[in-house]
Amino acid sequence: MMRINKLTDYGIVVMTRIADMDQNRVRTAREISEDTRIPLPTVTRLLKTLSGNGLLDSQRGSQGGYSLSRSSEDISVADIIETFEGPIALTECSTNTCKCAYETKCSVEEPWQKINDTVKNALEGISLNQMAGKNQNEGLLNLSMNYSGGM
Amino acid sequence: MMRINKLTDYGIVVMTRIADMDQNRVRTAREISEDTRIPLPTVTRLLKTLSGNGLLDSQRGSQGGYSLSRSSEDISVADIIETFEGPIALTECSTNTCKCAYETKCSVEEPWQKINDTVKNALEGISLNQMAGKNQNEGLLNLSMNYSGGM
DNA sequence: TTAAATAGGACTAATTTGGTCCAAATTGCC
DNA sequence: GGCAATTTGGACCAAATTAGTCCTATTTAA
Repeated sequence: MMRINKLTDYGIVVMTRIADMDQNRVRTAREISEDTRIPLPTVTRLLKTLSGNGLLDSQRGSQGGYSLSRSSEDISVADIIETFEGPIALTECSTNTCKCAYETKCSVEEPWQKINDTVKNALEGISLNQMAGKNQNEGLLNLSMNYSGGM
Repeated sequence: MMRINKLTDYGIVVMTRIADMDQNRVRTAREISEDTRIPLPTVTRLLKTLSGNGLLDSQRGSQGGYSLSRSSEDISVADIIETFEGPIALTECSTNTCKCAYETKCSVEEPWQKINDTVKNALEGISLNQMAGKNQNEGLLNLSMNYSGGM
């Protein structure tokens, strides 16, 4: 139903969890698994992906673990989604590498790009910081995500 | 990659095509299949779904076919998407029937709802009319989909 | 009555997604 | 130096979803 994948959703949960924790030490996959109750093998995989895409720093070996690579204010929901799903694109037409099979589709291309940009902007506007920490949750998302498209 | 289903995409193509055509007569599945080059069985199914959900009127029997149930200005992209995919929801948390398995997830619920509303608004703002007809394409989507979410 | 349509639903194949597991590399510590 | 705790990389399978096809019934105009 037009949703993001479960793993992506998990990925956001995991990132939120890490952002919530004491930033002065790294967290192991095991800890995060216990916290979130997501099975360890799955957490392991999530963390690998997140670190591979530069959203987390990793430290190997004993006493190793993961930590945010930058401030939670500088990580957007879009960053996380793109880590797991690639560029945000509702249809193939939204990418520049569109080779439409059906002529009609192409008349549809430009609108899709706009639609897509709107979605992307919305997601880029939400920082991890805003998702995390219940105390910070008042006034959260004062996005006033205005959509002034009356037409 | 966070995209809508192929059939939904096809559905939009088909609707756009019907909107483009002479509104004074109905169109058969066969015609539309030939126009769009989407295989007939698939087109058949698309049309059944669209008509079943009230976006198309159908007329059975010889000389029968499909036509828009209302003006193309009154049909939004969201209408079509929801016909094929149900309510627009990026995550399960976006629906009101969310029963989060992981505690953390719930702190994430409110942001998701906002994100989702934004996406939904964007899609509701695009009419079929705007997707169709290349001549109408200048100034198309003067949405100025402002996202004033600097935060 | 016949031909041309839609309506409804069952079914299969293909693709994607979710989840697990194993072996290798790295690091800290005794 | 060697051991234990971690991440890394990749292969792999199972489950779920999606795409696509087909068959039969119903309706309608000529």
